[in-house]
Amino acid sequence: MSWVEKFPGLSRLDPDLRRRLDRDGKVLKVPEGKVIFGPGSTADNLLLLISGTVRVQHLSDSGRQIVLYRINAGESCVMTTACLMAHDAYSAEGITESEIEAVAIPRATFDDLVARSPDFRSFVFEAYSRRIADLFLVIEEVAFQRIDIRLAQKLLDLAGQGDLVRATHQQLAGELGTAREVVSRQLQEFRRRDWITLSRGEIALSNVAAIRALAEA
Amino acid sequence: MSWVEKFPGLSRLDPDLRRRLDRDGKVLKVPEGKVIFGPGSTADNLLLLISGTVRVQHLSDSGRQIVLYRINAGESCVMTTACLMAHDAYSAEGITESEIEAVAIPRATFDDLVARSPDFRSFVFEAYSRRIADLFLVIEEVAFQRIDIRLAQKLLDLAGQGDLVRATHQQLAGELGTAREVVSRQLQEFRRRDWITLSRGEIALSNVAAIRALAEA
DNA sequence: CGCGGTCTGTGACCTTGTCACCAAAGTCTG
DNA sequence: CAGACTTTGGTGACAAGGTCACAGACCGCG
Repeated sequence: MSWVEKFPGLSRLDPDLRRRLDRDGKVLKVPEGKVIFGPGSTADNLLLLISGTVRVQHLSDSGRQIVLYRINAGESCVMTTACLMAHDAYSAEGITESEIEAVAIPRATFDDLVARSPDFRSFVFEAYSRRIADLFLVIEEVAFQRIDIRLAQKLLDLAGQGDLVRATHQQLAGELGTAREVVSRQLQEFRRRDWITLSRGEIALSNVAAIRALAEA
Repeated sequence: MSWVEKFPGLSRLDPDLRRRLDRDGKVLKVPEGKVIFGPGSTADNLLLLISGTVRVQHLSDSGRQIVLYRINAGESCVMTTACLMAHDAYSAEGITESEIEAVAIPRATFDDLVARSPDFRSFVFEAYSRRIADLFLVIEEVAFQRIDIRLAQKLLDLAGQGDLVRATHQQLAGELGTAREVVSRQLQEFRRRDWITLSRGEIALSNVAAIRALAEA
């Protein structure tokens, strides 16, 4: 089975074009914790993520950090391609959060497919619009949302189905674009209310309902 | 002379395609202060701005506001097209800051040109990348930059070549995504240092060098 | 002129970010 | 295992920024 099947947006492509993708795309594996693009590295390929996740974040001069969005399996990395194309001072970087499998599509193939396939065009433009919506959300949150609410949302997000979050306070601060001390203090406050229990490197959610109520306030 | 000449990115298009643009694109004028797209209005055309500027901003539930970017003459409005395509909860709006002249390109024509012209593709993707870079910048500023520095930058920006800014404190707050009181207080501080003089609805910059020094700190 | 709306100034208070420093928990090494 | 070092977390003091409440200044208009 070809990797093309893994991408819902590509499944309706013409068989001809799917073979083209299959032929020109190079599958590669990257271990966890690698910077796959960032300032200085000109991305010449479109990356499609088969498995794993990539965290896209921004580092400020002052050493603070904020997570902009994540690329999940089945998604693509269009932003970086386009962004590096025209603009130099682009200081976001993508880091693998687990081992990933990805396909690199050469620029020429990408361009050709955009020209020939309406479905591929939809795929690309939808990928863009999702990312842009993510960025709008980040702006809204950073500019207008209280930090306790954002932290509650992030804890629920990172806990997923379970009720355990494996992350240091520093990492949570990086997710939210704030300082470590702020996260520590908010977590203390949550603990004081018996919503969570804290231990080194992990946070157990003991009252998910209360956390959710705050997150949705 | 056709409006197509006004767009540097389109000037190298094949004569055939330029005629196509000329024929299908509808030129329209919109007066100042109109909402040309926003929540609820599905943009079915690609807008190209011949003259004037459009301010794209985001309104929060709490009534605060932030300016995301501006569309200037010769630029296009790709983001909104793509964004509305896939995502509903998109709460940015575009407002004309002066009377504008624009060309509306129907979706079908847009799609066809993307398919047929590499130059048009570059035009579109470059427009995207510029906007995305703008959004990255906004995030960086909102998350990590001090408000006095951002205000200094904005004053210089709005003053242009001259040394007079026509804007209320409320409008400046909207530009920066902060509260009116914060702007008022910072302006008082600038005045105390004899960098500016204040009067109702306008700010005269009397020490541009000092303001620039702060802006570049 | 008086009146209502808009714009600006300001104090009090709360939240968030910064700085400094310490303590506890892990890790490494001899 | 002891001791040194690193990472993580806790906390107080203070600065910066956001919220609330309210007052006074300015503007256009009848």
